Amino acid sequence: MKLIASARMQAEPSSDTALRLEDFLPYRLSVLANLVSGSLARVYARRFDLTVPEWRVLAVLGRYPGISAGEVAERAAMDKVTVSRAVARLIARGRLRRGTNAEDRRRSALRMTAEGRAVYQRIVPLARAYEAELLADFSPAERTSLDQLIQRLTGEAARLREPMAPVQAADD
Amino acid sequence: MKLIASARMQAEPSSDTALRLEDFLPYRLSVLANLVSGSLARVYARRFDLTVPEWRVLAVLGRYPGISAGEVAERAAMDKVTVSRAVARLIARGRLRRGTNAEDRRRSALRMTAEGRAVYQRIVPLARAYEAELLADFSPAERTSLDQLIQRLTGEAARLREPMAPVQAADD
DNA sequence: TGCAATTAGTTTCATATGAAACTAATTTCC
DNA sequence: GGAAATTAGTTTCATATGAAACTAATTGCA
Repeated sequence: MKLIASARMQAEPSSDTALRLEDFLPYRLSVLANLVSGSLARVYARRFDLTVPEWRVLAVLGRYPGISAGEVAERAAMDKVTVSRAVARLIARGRLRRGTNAEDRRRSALRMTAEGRAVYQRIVPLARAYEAELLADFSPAERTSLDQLIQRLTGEAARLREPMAPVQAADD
Repeated sequence: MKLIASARMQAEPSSDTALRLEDFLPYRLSVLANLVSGSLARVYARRFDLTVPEWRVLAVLGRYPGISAGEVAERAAMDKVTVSRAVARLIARGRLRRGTNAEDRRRSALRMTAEGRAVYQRIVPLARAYEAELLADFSPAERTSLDQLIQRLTGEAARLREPMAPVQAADD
């Protein structure tokens, strides 16, 4: 049955065309990020009954108390729906308070309650410790290198996400 | 109102305790991976009506034709439920054929149909091109460095996922 | 042989996600 | 001032996810 194997034969993909998933950067990044997020979440999810979006909201508010839900979404690279729900849950558990922005009453002004801060202040050291363990074997030079590579890749990926800006004019 | 700010005051987290999310490795990896996955998926999702899990199943089968669903899950680091559904959808669209493993009739033997191979062979170059664009500005040395850093981080994260093997006994 | 334990894969169920529609407040512009 | 357009945030809805229960086949072992 095996005739002369021609390139035209639409056979099983041969090793020269087959893509090695385990070497493919998007796949590797995805696996790595999931592993890291998952193992970090283990540290706080059960102990504090906190989801990843909730932790991110707290993390942003720890640095920028009083900002609005929209600003949280922007700073945490989260969807506004996800933020809305995480905030609702955090408020329900007494970890956040929702004020109103005095200048623009559509906007919320989110702040942690004392209870929220207590949770936050217990998680931050755990998060730092996790990161430290992850990087324990990396030299300062390697950390700098990692830092720069991630930053550049993120910039590239952001550029590639937008379908190439039109060369002429015609904004749509 | 500002009394002597003591460390005991449970005030807004100050800059020394506050965690900078934008510098926090797990967060940065997650943002990067989502950006990359998202922008790559744009390339094939609409054009071929293919989800990320489906693409991964095809990618694995491109290299290992005839393996079972479980082996696909393992090689693609996917959940078996996700694989099961992706396979079902691929079969429904005529892109995959499900045979039975002769030695163990519980196992499937998955292969692309001619149509599946056609899709696969159109996506692979697009995927490679995307990766090439992402890495366009990186020197060979930088690529090697990136490669090794990802590999080491993945190894570390995998180790940290398992809660430290107990030293004594007394499991809880 | 034949029954218990294991394994491959699917289905169910409870929850997570995000696009689109919606509500409420604000700004623009006449 | 006030109607139209804009913006912040929520709700709805359709889909995605994965743990646990389930089904079907196989293997182990008496």
